[in-house]
Amino acid sequence: MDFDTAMPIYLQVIHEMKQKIVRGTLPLGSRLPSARELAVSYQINPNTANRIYREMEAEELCYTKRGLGTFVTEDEKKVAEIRKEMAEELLCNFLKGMIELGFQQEELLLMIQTEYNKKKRAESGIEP
Amino acid sequence: MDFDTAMPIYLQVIHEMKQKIVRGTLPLGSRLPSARELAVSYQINPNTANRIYREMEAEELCYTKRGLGTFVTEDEKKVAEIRKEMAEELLCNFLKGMIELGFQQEELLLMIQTEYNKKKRAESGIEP
Amino acid sequence: MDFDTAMPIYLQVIHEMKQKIVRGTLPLGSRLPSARELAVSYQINPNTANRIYREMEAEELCYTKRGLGTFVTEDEKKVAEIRKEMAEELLCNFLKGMIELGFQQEELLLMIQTEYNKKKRAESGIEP
Amino acid sequence: MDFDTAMPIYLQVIHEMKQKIVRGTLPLGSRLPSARELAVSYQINPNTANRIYREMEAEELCYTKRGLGTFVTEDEKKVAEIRKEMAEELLCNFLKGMIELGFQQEELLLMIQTEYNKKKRAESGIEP
DNA sequence: GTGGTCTAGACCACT
DNA sequence: GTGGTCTAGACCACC
Repeated sequence: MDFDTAMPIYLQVIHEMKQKIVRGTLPLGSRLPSARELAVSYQINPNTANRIYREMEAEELCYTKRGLGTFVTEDEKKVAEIRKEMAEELLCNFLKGMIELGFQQEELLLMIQTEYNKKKRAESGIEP
Repeated sequence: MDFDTAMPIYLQVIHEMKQKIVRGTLPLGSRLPSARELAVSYQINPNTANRIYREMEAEELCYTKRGLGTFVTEDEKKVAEIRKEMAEELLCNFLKGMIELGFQQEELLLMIQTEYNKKKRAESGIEP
Repeated sequence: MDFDTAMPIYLQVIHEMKQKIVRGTLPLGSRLPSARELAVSYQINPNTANRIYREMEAEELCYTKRGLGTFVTEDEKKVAEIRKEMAEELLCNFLKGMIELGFQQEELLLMIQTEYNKKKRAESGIEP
Repeated sequence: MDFDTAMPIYLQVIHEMKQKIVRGTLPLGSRLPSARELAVSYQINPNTANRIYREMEAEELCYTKRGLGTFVTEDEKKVAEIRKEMAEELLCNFLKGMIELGFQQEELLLMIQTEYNKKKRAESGIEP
């Protein structure tokens, strides 16, 4: 993994794991890699790996069983809530910014459509 | 200004000024407050105020006439370009995030519409 | 058992067994479940179950007859002593904390009364 | 300061600072020592000092102004809430334990009175 | 000066 | 094996 230098590593990893949990790639209740394994796979320091799990625990995205490991939360609602939160933040941030720049609803809808299709085409272009 | 968020103060101020320029609240060629005045009005450190103008000059958003003050650029194209850049970044960031969360185009369009109208109604509700 | 709190599991179990002994739920001299049984009933690791008995033996709360099993101590005084110890620790901890928070004697007595009655009512409410 | 080995250092310091905030020794909005100063005064590592402030921030007990330092929250309600929480936890923990040990309300009240007076006498005995 | 992040390596307790 | 804590020391951005 190559990290964006603008954002701290631990936040980037958290973001990635959040997505995996939200999308179900990491199922509810499944065991996460141990902090040490995480450190190896992302090429980061064990302390940083620890921090990642500590922060995720604080958000109740996972919990840890002493001596056994760290596990994805089993609370489906919590996960749905996180997903909603993430979406709302994206949406709000987008709309707020665009309105401040003076864009109208129609323009926005149009932009979304063109850009969305472009992105999708790019995706499928890579592996058609 | 939020002194406690992740975004540094000088970037927050720059962002705000960019918007004002793009929207025409600060017209092309108009005189900007002096760094000292900026520091007072935003309650920030004079060094920080200086930095703001330094960075904006580097982006060619404004220029300084020695002894006269700092002025908004007169280059209309430059401003239009900045506006486009800001919009694209917002759009990209939004779409990237939403797609990662598994949203489809239709959902996005719908969300935009409802949220946009909500925001507009809120605005007009405050000052009808 | 809470696998995720700060208190280690083996201490949680010991605490629970201590209470049962002190209250007479586990009478003096009665046979305790084998470590294996303990492990099954509490869903814990056999090593942890072993440790529990080791520690309780060290505190002279129980003793082991080889081949027969582990038994609650028959020393009444010992049990009374443990009870006193536990009570004192609770009391000390409570008072120390409350005084540090600036509470006065009268407040404490009042709080105890209201909360005690609430707890009792709750108990009897469940199984009247 | 001498640390209790049973509890992690950072929690002990947090506990102490919480008390100071709750009791008003550290007034609302006042500047806390910088992480580096804290590290020196408690003879701990700067990282540990950092962690202390990070955790306190997460509890909204303090906030930090970038480049300026860390400050006690100005939210009086928050502080009152924390105080109540701390008191309730102490009370609950005490009552729960005592009831499990089979104590009655009268006994508890009596114990509180005697022990409270003992503690107070001890205090005033030191500096009469 | 301030806090924030990261690395490296150690020790401990728990399962 | 697991996570939790702590130390030591470094670098960076911000004010």
